[in-house]
Amino acid sequence: MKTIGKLAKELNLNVETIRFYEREGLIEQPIKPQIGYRLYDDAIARQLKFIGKAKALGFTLKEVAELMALDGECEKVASLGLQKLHIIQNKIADLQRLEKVIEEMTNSCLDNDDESNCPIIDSLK
Amino acid sequence: MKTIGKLAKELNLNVETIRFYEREGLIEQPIKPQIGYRLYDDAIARQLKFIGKAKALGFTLKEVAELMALDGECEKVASLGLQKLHIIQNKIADLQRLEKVIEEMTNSCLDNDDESNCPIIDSLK
DNA sequence: ATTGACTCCGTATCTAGGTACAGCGTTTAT
DNA sequence: ATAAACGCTGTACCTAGATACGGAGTCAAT
Repeated sequence: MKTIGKLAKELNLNVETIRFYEREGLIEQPIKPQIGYRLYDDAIARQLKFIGKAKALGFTLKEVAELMALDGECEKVASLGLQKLHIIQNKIADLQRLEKVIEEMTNSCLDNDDESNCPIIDSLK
Repeated sequence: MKTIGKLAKELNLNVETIRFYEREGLIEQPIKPQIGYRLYDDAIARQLKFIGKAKALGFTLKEVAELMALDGECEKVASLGLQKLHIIQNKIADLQRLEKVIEEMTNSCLDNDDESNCPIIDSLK
């Protein structure tokens, strides 16, 4: 059983972040036996690691909460995964379009001899 | 010369947004001759369109301000363009890594017969 | 016993890019 | 002439995901 400070250090989280997740309902408030200090067991540590990994995959905190609630319902989890996959794929497509435009603009800018007439600025005008 | 409401309608912007851009220094406050109403000419309308296009390319408002200040300095504009290009390319690469992970996880989830044991949840644990 | 480190709660602050509203004055249409 | 629609300023609010802080209580080490 660890106090919140120890747990935060161990997981490389801010104490306030742990309390924030608790307020947001992502983790339960642990028992507070002596004089009201939170005391954490490994189960909560695992939950916090879960949150970190899911966040790294691009899930919002709201979605992480949904995922945790869906433990044992594989189909629904997969459906959330597919949703997220589509969002990511759309984002990639958007960014690739953008990449092309900016690449072309920048190239025509670098080819440009007429200092005072910038193709990028012109194309935005 | 248009009032702010007319201009906003024409450009499909919120009145408050125009005033916000003014506060942020992206556009000048236009002359307010009679009784203090802003009156806009086409120059400001063009600036607002410029802002919209640059925003669509992923530039932040701060960067848009820089771009506008750099009119006539093509090299520096190109350098901002290249910076933005790198950021976009990195974002694409990140998202593609993510795409792969989520794709694999979701697939193994869809292949899964054991309803109560979800590969996605397990891999996050 | 005292001091520094830790915890508690509740609230405020931050970034980005706006959006909304209150309370007032003006303009326009009927 | 009157009411709706518009304009002004200044300030508050919104999302997301934290982070910080004030003021009070508690624990551990010297």
